[in-house]
Amino acid sequence: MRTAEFDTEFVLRQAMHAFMQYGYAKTSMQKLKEVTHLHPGSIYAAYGNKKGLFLAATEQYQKDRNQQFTDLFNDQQSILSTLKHYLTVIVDECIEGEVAKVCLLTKSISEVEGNDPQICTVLRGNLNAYEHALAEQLQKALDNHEFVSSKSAQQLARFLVMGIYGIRTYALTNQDPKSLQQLADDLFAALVN
Amino acid sequence: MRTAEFDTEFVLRQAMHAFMQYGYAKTSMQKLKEVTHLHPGSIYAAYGNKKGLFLAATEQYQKDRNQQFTDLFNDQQSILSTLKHYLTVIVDECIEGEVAKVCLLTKSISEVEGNDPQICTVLRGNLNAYEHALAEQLQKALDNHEFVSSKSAQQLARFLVMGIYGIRTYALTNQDPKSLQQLADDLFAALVN
DNA sequence: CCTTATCTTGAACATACATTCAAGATAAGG
DNA sequence: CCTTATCTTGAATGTATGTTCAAGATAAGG
Repeated sequence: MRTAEFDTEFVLRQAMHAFMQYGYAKTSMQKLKEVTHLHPGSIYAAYGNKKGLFLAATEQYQKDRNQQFTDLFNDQQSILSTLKHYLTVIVDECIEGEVAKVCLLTKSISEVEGNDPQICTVLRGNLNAYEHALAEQLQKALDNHEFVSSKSAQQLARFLVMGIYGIRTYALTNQDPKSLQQLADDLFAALVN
Repeated sequence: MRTAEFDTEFVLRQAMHAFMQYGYAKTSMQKLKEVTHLHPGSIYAAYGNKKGLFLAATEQYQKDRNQQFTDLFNDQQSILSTLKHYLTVIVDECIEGEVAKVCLLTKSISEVEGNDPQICTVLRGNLNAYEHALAEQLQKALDNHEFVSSKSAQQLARFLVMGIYGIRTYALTNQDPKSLQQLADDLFAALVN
């Protein structure tokens, strides 16, 4: 006869950022306790354990990314120009903040691959959905004759996500904005040629 | 008046593989003790601590990769055909074994970014050297008129490593050999066009 | 306003971890 | 062959971790 007091979205986004910064293993319950302003009992009551909280945070991340994606691609611009803009958004994400902002999904799957097949499966599903969403946009662009390609939308999407993963990883080795933007431009050019 | 008994290369390669599979944080000293067949005292005497062992393993990894790289590119083939072959070697690495084989350097830098600046700096240096080695080969290929490009060898190399990082990450989401090989082919085509 | 179900609190717990160290073993030098 | 420096051994240590739980607090229902 009492309702939970904490704001779920706040808690999950705070946890999300901690996991993004420190990784799954190195984000201690201590840290999660601090950033969520929750006591262990509340976390364990709501999410079962650290893994449960992580998976919930992952879900929130996916929701937020979907929202960003939909907002961008539902405007009135052409799909290709939106895609070009989307790539600059990603480049900006890579260099904003004192610590490079990475993708929670790729960072985590890289970390837990070989440790936790269950988490891996969830993350793989999320990333496949992301690739599929990009394939849909590319198919629409092809249908609209925005560009022509000898490749299928699926193949183009695969190449695109590869490039995005690559840019994000490259940003860990080189934070120069010009180099990153050039990569984004080269990737876009390779896609539509 | 007594020499160390263990084989340094064996120890470092064993440690290297453990770090590649489990990541830096989740590779316990217990595990390292087992795979190296060394007792804690010996490890700490030789490498100081876990981080020291990791950095030594990283160095060994870099050495082995350099050897592989030199062996491939010092044959009598054209640089471009060697590069194409090199990409298939990478694709094969991504799918060999029960657990996907990833690059120790990129996996680790992704994990420790935001945790350990010192390790990050070392890894960044190694990855920059890798990019530089590829740029050298591409410059040679340009000098030999193996292909022409509007881009500099440096820019091409940057695009290439981005693609390689991307393929390796993509392999974590999709282990289908055909998809990976197609990505490698598309990447090569984008490079020389 | 009292009851009760449920949430909150934070101390306590067991475990796993990285690291240390003193005793025992062994190869090189004389 | 003895000495000594150095390596090996593995138990021990302290700390940090994920998790539990019982007591206290509080909102909803009657």
